[in-house]
Amino acid sequence: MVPFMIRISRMTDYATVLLAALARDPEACLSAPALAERTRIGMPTVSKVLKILQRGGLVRSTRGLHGGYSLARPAQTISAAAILDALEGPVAVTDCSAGQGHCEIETTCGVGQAWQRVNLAIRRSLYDVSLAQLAGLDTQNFALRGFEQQLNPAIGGRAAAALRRDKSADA
Amino acid sequence: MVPFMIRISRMTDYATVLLAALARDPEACLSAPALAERTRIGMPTVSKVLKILQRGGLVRSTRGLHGGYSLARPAQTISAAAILDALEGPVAVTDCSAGQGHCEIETTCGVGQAWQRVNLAIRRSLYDVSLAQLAGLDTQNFALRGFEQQLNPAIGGRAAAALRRDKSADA
DNA sequence: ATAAACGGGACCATTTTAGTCCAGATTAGA
DNA sequence: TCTAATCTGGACTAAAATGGTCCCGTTTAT
Ligand code: FES
Ligand code: FES
Repeated sequence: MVPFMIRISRMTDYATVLLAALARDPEACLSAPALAERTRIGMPTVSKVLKILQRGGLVRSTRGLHGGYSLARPAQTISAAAILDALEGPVAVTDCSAGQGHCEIETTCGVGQAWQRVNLAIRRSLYDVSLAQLAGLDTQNFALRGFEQQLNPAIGGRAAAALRRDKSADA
Repeated sequence: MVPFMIRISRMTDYATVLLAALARDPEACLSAPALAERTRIGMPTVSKVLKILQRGGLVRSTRGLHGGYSLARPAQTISAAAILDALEGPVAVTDCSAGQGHCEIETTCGVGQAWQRVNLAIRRSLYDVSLAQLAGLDTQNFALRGFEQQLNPAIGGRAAAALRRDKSADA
């Protein structure tokens, strides 16, 4: 049963597809237009996402004629967490929290602590998935074995769409 | 370092605060206005959230004069996942996925699988946190021990705000 | 020089989210 | 029976986030 969980933004999904494309072709230096064609994602958008990934240090860019992008490091060493961080940014950090303890309400508050625990757990699992796995290059992901596929991905759906588009869209 | 992760919606945060208030006072049947006062959250909003929680089966409601809300089951048996599900709803389920396999692109797709793994891990950790812990009643959450508080909660921040408001707002 | 790329933003349209409000149904108690 | 206090459902508006596009400047191989 149950549906989803984390709601990945579309941009992040695109990022995954783009990174996967790059991972599939290390050494190469692919330009934004080239990637746009391969992934069937709108060229301006591709450009935007790549810029973000560059700032995040996940891809290396070469400027000038014949410029382009390539992974900054091996796909095995790029974690899902890193991708999320680059795209989703240092969001949240709403109100209190902030790490330091300027919360005068310790009485009722164990809240932050508990959420932190969740947060940490999520984070850890995110570190355990590499781009290589996301790209389907590393086939060492039979972690799902044994768990009947009762649940829907929800996440990664858009990526799938882009990939699908890649195949069909030619007419 | 690093910032956040899951971006909890404000409504979900309110839900946590409200549920925590109810958990702190089982047996009681608190009305929406009463809860609004205790939590310092806007009354209409409180009402709205409670309605959602009711539909989600997390709280039981009594109508009519002297009506109100109370937890549907013990705080120890309500997981963070349940709260998220009730509020965030059966979202996502974008495009492909859907559980069944109508994805013709098995070539490049190991994507879904990897994301599912992440999704599953998150889900599991969410199941491991009870409302009792979130409310700070169950003090068995020293899971964070040993992890220097390098990271910010981000999650739960809003809840803290509401609680804080509770204390300060009187002027 | 020139053409093809990247880089940084501004910008707008659309969608999502928050929050308010109102009209109907329910029920304890006078 | 009548009333007042509640919950229930949904419509509605305002504000914010998101997705996408465009433009202009810089870089660099040829
Ligand atoms: S595209 Fe749907 S699971 Fe791979
Ligand atoms: S209110 Fe900030 S950690 Fe509790």
